[in-house]
Amino acid sequence: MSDVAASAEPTLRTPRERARAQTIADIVRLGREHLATHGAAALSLRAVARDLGVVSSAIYRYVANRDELLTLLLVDAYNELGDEVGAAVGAEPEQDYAGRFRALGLALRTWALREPARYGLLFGSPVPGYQAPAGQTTTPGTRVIYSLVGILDAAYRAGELTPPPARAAVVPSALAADFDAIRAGLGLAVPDSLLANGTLVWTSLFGAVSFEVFGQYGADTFSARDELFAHHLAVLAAMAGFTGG
Amino acid sequence: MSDVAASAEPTLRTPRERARAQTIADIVRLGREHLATHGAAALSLRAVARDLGVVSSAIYRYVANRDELLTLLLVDAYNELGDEVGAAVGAEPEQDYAGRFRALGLALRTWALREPARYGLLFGSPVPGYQAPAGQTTTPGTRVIYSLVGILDAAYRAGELTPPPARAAVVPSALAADFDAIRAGLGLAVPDSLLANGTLVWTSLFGAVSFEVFGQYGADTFSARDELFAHHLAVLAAMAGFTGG
DNA sequence: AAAGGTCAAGAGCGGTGCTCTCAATTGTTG
DNA sequence: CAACAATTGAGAGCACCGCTCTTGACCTTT
Repeated sequence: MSDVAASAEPTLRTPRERARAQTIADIVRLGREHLATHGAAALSLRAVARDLGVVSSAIYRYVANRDELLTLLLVDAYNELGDEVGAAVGAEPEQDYAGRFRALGLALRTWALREPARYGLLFGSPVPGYQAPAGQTTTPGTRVIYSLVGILDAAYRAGELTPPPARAAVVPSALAADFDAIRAGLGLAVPDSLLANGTLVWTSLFGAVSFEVFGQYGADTFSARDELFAHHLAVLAAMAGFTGG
Repeated sequence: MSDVAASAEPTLRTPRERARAQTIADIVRLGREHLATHGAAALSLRAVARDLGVVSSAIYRYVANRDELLTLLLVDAYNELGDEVGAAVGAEPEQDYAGRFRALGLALRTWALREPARYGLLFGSPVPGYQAPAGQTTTPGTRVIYSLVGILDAAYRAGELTPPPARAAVVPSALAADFDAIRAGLGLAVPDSLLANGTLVWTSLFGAVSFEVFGQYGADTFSARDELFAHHLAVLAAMAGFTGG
């Protein structure tokens, strides 16, 4: 283990430590560029070393291997996405829950379309042979879903989330146990039926975005993609149970 | 261009042509195995050649390059998925539209969980530097969505598809133009609001499946995944407008 | 100034996609 | 049936990849 995500960044003292941190930052920046232009599977340490102006073996002084660079880029991307989604959600009035949900969805889509390769790294097919180290990636990787869950819970507590009709609210007991654990773990008040719908809203959001980013719609099928996504967001907001908006 | 998806397979005459077709079939089979175990990005022509018991350069007698093998595997996977979905849909009574929709969703999920790497090739992040040749992939690649559209249209014509409430049915004119083109191109009767919801159902289906296949749910978050997906299918059926079932 | 830590460079291993040449095999045809 | 020609497999080779190891130079600290 090297100093990935150094614990609380203790204000690097020696010039050597500062130079080293700067070099690692440069490597991440170059890696991000390669990722954007050539995709995750084509990410090459040798190419990054070339761009850094250094012989290929020297890169291993700063990054243990390709997987560790991938992890750095994963955390980097999760955090940028989390920052942008957080800022977009925070820009909406605290009580406008539907508005916050809409902002979350739009920010996610905007980031994904701007950074398709990085979005693919986070939410596309897993990189073969690479297993993300949970210790470093779960915290940044859960920021968006925690934000969504926070909006849902706040809306429910404010009485602005109406459960779906009874016939669609049946949650089998095995699934209810999962929701119990989630509620307990995150301190939520949202009932099963709304949690179940919220889960579908979550996955559907990423399904809609992935279709666009990964080019699953044909090239000519939809020209009004902004409107299409806005419509989807509205339907998903209704599915989540938002009343106003 | 080599003879990928030979036009209507004119019953290969000469023994040479038959031997050649057999070798290509073996290559696809071996490629499928490598894909399943190591993923698309790690697919290696040299490794396939080794398994075929032949020196690496000989593989180029049958497959122009790595991309062409990828295309063969893409078509192969699309067709297997299309076959299984088609069989599952066909096993339901023709008038049980909701049942057919459910069968489609379950067949899709079953295939995806059984063949995660091939699912990732079709619906995950695009392979960097590879562009699927539309001429060979669009027909097999549209079988599932055509099946879904067919179910929706038949249900609508039978009066068993109820449009969403008016407030959720607003479709902006730019988007309506896209739906007009789709309706004309496929000879559909389904109105805008149902087509819009159907599009979301389509992407949501793949969103839910992708989350499972790509491990986006945490390892411990959901233990009752069958029930979760069944619930999602029920909610999506309601969103699509199915009345019975 | 000496000692220790840190660094870039280079050679090297086995892997990859792909090209080219050459010899052998094989099917077809006179 | 034999000669021809198309097809095929083997091998060498190029440039790239991840990664390891050794060497010599540099810089910081004592």
